[in-house]
Amino acid sequence: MSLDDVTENPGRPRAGRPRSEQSRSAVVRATSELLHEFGLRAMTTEQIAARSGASKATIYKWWPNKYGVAIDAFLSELQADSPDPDTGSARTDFTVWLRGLCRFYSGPSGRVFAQLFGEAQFDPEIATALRDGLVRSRRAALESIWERGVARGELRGDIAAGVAIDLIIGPALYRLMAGHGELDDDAADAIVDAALRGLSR
Amino acid sequence: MSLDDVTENPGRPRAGRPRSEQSRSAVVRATSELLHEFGLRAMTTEQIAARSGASKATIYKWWPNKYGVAIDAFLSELQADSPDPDTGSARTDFTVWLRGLCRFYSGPSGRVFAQLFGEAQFDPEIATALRDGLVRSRRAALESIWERGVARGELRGDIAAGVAIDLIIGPALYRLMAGHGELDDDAADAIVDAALRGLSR
Amino acid sequence: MSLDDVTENPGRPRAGRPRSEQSRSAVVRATSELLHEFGLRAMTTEQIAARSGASKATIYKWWPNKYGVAIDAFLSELQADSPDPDTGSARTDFTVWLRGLCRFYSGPSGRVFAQLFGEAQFDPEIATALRDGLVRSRRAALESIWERGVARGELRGDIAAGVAIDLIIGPALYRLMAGHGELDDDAADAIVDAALRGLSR
Amino acid sequence: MSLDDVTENPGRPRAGRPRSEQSRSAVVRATSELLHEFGLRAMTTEQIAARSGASKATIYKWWPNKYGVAIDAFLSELQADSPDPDTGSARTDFTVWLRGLCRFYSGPSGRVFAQLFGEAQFDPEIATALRDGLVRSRRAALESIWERGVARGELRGDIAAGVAIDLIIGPALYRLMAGHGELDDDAADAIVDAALRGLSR
DNA sequence: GACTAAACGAGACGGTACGTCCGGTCTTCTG
DNA sequence: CAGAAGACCGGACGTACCGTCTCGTTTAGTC
Repeated sequence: MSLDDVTENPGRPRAGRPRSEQSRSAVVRATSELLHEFGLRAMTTEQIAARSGASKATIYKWWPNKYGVAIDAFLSELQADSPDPDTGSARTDFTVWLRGLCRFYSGPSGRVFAQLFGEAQFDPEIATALRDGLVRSRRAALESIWERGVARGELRGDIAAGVAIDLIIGPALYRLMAGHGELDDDAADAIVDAALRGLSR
Repeated sequence: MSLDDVTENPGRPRAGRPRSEQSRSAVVRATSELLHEFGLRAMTTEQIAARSGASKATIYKWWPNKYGVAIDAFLSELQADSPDPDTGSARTDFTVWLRGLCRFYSGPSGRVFAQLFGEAQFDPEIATALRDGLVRSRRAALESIWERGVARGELRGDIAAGVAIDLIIGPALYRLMAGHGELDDDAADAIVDAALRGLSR
Repeated sequence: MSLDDVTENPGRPRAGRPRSEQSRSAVVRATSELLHEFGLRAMTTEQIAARSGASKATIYKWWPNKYGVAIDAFLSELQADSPDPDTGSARTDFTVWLRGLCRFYSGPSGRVFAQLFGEAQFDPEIATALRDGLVRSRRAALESIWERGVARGELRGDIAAGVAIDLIIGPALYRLMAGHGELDDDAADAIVDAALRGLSR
Repeated sequence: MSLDDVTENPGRPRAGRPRSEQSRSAVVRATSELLHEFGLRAMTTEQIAARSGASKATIYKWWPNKYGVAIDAFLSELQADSPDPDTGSARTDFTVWLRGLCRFYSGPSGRVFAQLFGEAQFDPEIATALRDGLVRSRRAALESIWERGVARGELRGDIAAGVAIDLIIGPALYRLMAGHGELDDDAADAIVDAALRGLSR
């Protein structure tokens, strides 16, 4: 969202008062809180302004709307995201990784994530921002696991990486969005096991 | 939503003017159109009222809000839903069924479905209605395929049905919601193939 | 309002079920109560129907709207209205009569009367009904007092009766509507005294 | 209504965008027009918004409802109201003043005034606003006439000023509200004549 | 004793205005 | 000149009441 806007040539500081870093971070922090307290939709721009001490005009100057702020806020929560557990075994890697995802989904941030994903169905910009900021990096992590596994001969080389990744993430996301099943460690293990061994006898 | 309210003992007509079937169906039909024309969020209750000829008061009498109407309208479009393709081969059954789902997802109703699913992330009532009206019946269809396949010895009996079903539907839903991959027949085939054979060598 | 509609030739009873007297009186009684409890505007037709046991359709069949019912209800409260106190002295007659009016105005019915009068400013039918059912009879009573006084030589024959009556009623009504002064016996006495003696030295 | 809120210390301008005078006056002007075109009740808040160019939210921010706006609009029409005709004769003063009132009552503003007075029977806030903004100033004008007349020995000092004023205004208001008599110059003259000379022989 | 005609209770309906809320833009003054 | 304060327009929301309607039921007089 406003991420790329910040990249300026550092040699030539623009005239006038520079953007207040304090204001920016206060907005992001307030939005994080509000996201967890009220949810994405119930949270209003006015609330963000009131809690952060920034004015609405400032918010709209740097972000397109509250969803833009929410994405920034949400992504900034996931600092050390998507660790790549290189254990030497693809099955273990997948299991560790998917357990992490399930814990994330079923934790407090899971609700917020699901709402962002839900909102993305209405707003292409949110969809793009989410894909760029979250989906891509996660798929990249899984792709590393996949390729190492293929290289080691543990996994089938004749299956497209994209499909394999969908087979791991898809079931978990489905459970998150539809809410028809659990999202605990056992669920992660069961999904990885079924995906690796396959459904056929 | 208001589906079950209609079930009454037909022998004893309740006092007062009965609910107008014409009004009800006009509302549902108008909502269907508006859903495809404008989308779930942009569509307004006033538009439904104007196009259907019903009054806002009548709409709010029978549905909690426009989302309630939208669910009724959307489900009424899927009359002969979830056919169960019993071909004798589990692989073929899965393939035929998932191809149908992908066509549905990538067709005009797919957008509406995604938006309803998105909205469900904010409103538990929509989530429940969607689970009851759509998710359950689809999973039931897949469960039939699964059990027949297990009985015939084609599929593994030691995998939980729920996980197996998630492995088929999850990847497709993931692509619909995240928009990172295709949803054509080839995609369906690839998913079924990977899920059945498994990722492990 | 619907008063005159009832006068029919009693010899020929019309076909069909006759109007229910119980329903009529229940509506009028309920309306009386609601007028005092909630006031003319806050009272709704639906409340009248609910409390009286009659249906809205029945009410609208016999009265044009709730204001029509209210007028009937209000007038039916004033059974023995406008007594003509013929004491032999015009001053005493006026005083007794105006004291009665002031008590009426400051009593519970005064509020209802003022609201009917207020509503009449928006609806000519209410204005006509009020003039016919209330204003005229009161002015007639005062006219009797006036004419007896003139005949006895107590009052000026060279002042139009209408103006004289306005001079007695007007100040009291003004106080009721504007609410700037008392409406007790002393007020009535002061008005009559000033009107009879005149403001000039 | 919102009249007194405007009085602020002018030396210290409050923070934020100041209230738009253009918006305020456009609302008041539009309301004036609508009052005369449609009347107090038929006029809607939405019409005011549409004609003035202001939004409903802005109107509701500064006035409690359309009646509040109507009072402001109506009072702003009567800028140089209630002249005090000091002719040297109390009878002439009263006559001139009451003729003015009758012309006002029977003119286009009379209808509006009557409706506001009617509405005041239902809403204490309107009643208060009307008393403060209109009734009081008019009574004050008449009180000046009265006191000058008493001082000159033309009028009786033993009659309370309030009663005397009611005797002049009351009959005219009565005719306006009940609509049973004329409100022209002759009517004004007759009322003043009867009030001054008294009804008694 | 059926038949007819009107009145009735119940309650759904279209219409219209209400007052509220939020989004996104603007205009002022302050640091 | 960035930013806080906050007023502004636009427009959807859900509610309330009005007066009309459509049912099935009840209560008379008529045949």
